[in-house]
Amino acid sequence: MRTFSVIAETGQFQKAAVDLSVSQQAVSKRVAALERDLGVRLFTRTPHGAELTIDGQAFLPHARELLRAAERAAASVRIGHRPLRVDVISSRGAASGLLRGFHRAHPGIDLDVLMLLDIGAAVTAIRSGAIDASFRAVAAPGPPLPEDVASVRVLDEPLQLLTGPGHALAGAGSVTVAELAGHRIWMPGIVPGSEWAAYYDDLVAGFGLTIEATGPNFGSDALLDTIADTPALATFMGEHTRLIWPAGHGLRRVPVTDPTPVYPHSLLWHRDNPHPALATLRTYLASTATPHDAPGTWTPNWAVPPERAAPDHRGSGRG
Amino acid sequence: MRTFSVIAETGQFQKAAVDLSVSQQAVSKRVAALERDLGVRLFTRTPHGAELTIDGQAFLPHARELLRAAERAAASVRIGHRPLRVDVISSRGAASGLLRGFHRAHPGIDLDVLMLLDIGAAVTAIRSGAIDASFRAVAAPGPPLPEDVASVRVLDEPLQLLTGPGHALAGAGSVTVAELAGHRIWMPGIVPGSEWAAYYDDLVAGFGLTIEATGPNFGSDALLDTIADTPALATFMGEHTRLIWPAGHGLRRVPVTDPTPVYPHSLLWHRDNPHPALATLRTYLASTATPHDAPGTWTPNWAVPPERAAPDHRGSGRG
DNA sequence: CCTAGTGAACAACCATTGGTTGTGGAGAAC
DNA sequence: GTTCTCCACAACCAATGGTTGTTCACTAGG
Repeated sequence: MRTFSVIAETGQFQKAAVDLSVSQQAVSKRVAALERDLGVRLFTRTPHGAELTIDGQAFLPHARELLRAAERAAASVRIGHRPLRVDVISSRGAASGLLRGFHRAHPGIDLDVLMLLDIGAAVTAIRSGAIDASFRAVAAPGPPLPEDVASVRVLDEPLQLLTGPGHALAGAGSVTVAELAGHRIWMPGIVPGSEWAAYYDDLVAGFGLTIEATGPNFGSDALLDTIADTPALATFMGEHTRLIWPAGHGLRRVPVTDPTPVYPHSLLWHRDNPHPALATLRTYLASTATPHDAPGTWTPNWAVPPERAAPDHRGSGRG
Repeated sequence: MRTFSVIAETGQFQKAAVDLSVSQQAVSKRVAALERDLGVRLFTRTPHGAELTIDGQAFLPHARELLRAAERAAASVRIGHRPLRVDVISSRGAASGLLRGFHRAHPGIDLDVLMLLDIGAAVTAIRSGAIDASFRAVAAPGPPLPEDVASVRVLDEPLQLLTGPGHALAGAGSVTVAELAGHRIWMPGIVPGSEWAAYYDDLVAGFGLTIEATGPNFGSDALLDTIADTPALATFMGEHTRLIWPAGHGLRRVPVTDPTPVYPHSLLWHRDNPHPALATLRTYLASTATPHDAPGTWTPNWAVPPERAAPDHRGSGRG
């Protein structure tokens, strides 16, 4: 693959051979083997060198992608400066936005972003060293964090109501939580038992709302389509959630007030984790911190207070 | 890589060896070699089999991605049923939306989507067989299409004005083209000489608009940020263009009327191309066809009339 | 038309890789 | 303790992938 790619760049077997520090004959044999395996001709041999065939042109981007994937794979376990492994709830959520900002501020730091099931899985992964950090709401529904895992609130994200154009509240500049009682709020795809589910359980219990988590989760696109087309349905969405926005849906984001439910994103990490990029990430997040528990906002009572980096007692088991 | 992946699935060297039809010792040697190359331990050997180490867990998704990339690479040149190679203007444009719909309707058909420079490159690629089809506006700025390339209008996409919340026209339910004169419209990233650029040149000339294509193109995100923050700036955007929509920007899409500029997307292909999926794509697009040249709309005068599949004369060279 | 030069392919050869079989060792189950 | 399971190591061998030497096809120049 690398040989193929280099030939495509240089246009000659010869030059590719010197680039790769092998003989021209070796390059020729490699290409012949690749063409035999694929069953197609990749280059047309000319007196001036080699040109890509049609199939070669189609194959080239795939070959490059393969090489990049191999590079990433090797980098993921490279000792010394392996990428920082960070868990987020969703690829479009606020945590991803924070990571994007961090990446812009520190382009040299490689990130390995993954999505675990819930905070329990995240804590286990942090303690085992499988991941370096996680963006989660602590500490429901499980026990308090173990002592060797630290956490800090990094972002309080107000929730908004997402409605279609035909919804009764679509025209409102904002709505109060009380006004939401009786409206159908639909949130498919919530993982039962996750801290995310616990958050909405508390919200429902505290304000008498109706949240339907039923039905299969066909992904963000299908959710938005349904919300847009169904006047009786709305959904909650973090203020920083990035949507793929096709025009014509007429989707509206309506701020919620009195109080404003905010989702408490915390960064979790292992106290003994020596990864240098972890310290950089914590410093960065401290610089982007938002006010916590601002007046007029609501968070579950299990949310870790902002000023405490970790609880001072061990948990005794899952509740 | 495949061996590593299979072991991770089965949890045992033995079973992986059976799956791969090699001896257990061969599997052991492969893993040892991979671990030696990477410099890390990937499995902890237990009496019951093998478990992934922390590094192994991090490496696994990359390994799977590498295998998928290899599969796609091989498929891209597979004779018999290689993927249909289709060129689009942008990964977020209307053509991509059409292809997504096609993929939903025919999940079994593999697509290879790529983005060429302009219609000239697309036509060359079609004639050489490098690609099977292209979504473009024909036939500016070059010559008419050669006889062996066919085309059909598949979508007339109305343009909308995209503004920030502070823009003078942000609150308007719609604007007329005449009202746009004097407003600064910013479209960075237009490739000079492309049919896309020719379209806007004609639009500017026809209605006395001011379109600035200056400045570096830092991508869609940066464009949206600037539009949102700059009351004096707006941009054109196809009605079907999908944006990544971060809340809080307050971006508005304002329909343009009197006339509505529509972008004429055509499908281009080679008359002699025998790829079966090409016929399927054409049939699908015919079923999703939109009305052409509807009253009150505007297209450049060089746009190929909807009813003609291809011009009846050859071009004489680039103008 | 002949000659010289360039670039890829073929042939012969050889070190290394990657497979095989046979065997050994460590932990769990009985 | 015995036995079973599962992985690692050793010895061996075919095949891969590299090398050098040479040939072939085409172009350019006189």
